[in-house]
Amino acid sequence: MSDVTEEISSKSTRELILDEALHCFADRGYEGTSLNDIAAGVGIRRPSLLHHFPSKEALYTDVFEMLLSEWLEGLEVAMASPASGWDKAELVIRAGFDLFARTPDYVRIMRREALDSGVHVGVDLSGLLRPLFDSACAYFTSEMDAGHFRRHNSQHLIITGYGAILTYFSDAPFIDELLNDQALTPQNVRDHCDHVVAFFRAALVA
Amino acid sequence: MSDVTEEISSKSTRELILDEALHCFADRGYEGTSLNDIAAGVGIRRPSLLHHFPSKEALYTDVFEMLLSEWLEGLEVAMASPASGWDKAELVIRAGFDLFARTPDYVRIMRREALDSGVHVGVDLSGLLRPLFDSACAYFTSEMDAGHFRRHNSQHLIITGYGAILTYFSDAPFIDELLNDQALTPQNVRDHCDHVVAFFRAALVA
DNA sequence: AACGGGCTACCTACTGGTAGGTAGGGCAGA
DNA sequence: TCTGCCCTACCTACCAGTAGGTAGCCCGTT
Repeated sequence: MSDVTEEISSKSTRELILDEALHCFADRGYEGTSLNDIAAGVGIRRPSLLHHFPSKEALYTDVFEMLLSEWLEGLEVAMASPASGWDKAELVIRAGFDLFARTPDYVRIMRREALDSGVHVGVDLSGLLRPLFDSACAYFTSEMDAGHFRRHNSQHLIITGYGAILTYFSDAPFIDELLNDQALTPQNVRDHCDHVVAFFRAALVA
Repeated sequence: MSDVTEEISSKSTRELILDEALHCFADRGYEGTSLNDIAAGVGIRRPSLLHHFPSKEALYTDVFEMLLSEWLEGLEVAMASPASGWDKAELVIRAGFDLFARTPDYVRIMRREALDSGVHVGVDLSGLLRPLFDSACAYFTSEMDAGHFRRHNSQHLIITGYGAILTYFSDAPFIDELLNDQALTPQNVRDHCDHVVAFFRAALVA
């Protein structure tokens, strides 16, 4: 309703604030970001920003909920696929890469949240992700029982995969310097995705 | 000399400050930690802390240099081993786990530094780690050429391993909640280490 | 043995600056 | 005229860092 006029000229101020906040929080963390930084990025003053969000914490929570809904949707779609065996695992890995490559700022916020044990966000993070984690565990375990995958501990396996995939995006600036190249070019992301897929396939499929 | 009397009663104030700073920076990050927090943890006032270190940044740099010297020493020793083939890879992985399990606070500081692209530390981080990275790459490549390891891209392989191992420690509080268990008990660390070793072995050794 | 300078380690009290948040006014569009 | 958006001006709380002073120890001199 009120957005109609603003959507004609691209995005509403509220959306611009959310976008800028996402980028700042990912870049410098919660404490490292000031509301002045965000407001300046949008081109307004801090009190004007606080007209749209009641507090810094509320703004952060809204950003984090965008992240969660995007991720949960993306991963649930991939995990609901009717594929089976290795095909399904590969599908989920590639879906994860697509998701993270599309929104690398989300990955860095999630990493910061994991480091800070979720003190900034009023959401039960692990409570939301546990169902996904548990169903992924059940999938791998059943495929191992059926002899389709080499036997590993499913929980540790998923944690290993989580770390291997997320790190490439969260630590991209650091990896840039190790590789002497931009880690997040489309080509390099595709290469690393192919590598992870081949590596996990080699480890899992006898 | 002047320390003699203090060393009788355990550690010098300077060391107590470094220990507390390490813990605070790991727990809440550079911006999230105030000098008051650290001083209070030691049981002195902020100006007294600043008697031992000229600034917050200098204190952080000292903490980070403790980290670097510990890691570089530990990893160089493992990588200089005369073992070869899979034995050497396993040895380095287990050395990494030992190192990180002994100093989980270091892992979290390193992760934060990777996320912030090293803005807090006046050290050329990647310049120091590049030689280790390159020599690890060269090792894997030569072993693949010799047919001892399945063929993978060595650079991507090491980044995958780095992510898989580090994440278990840096995201421990988050993993606690996924597993409904303490990730960093000696037994769980050993289990995860065994898993990673077995997983990489399955992927690499034909 | 007694004195006194100089040192370390710590304190309280303060500075300039910046953080998040609020109050209230101007003003354009419905 | 009313509502929504943005502004300036202000608040309190906290930050890193400084100024200045005190207690106690070491050590050379007398």
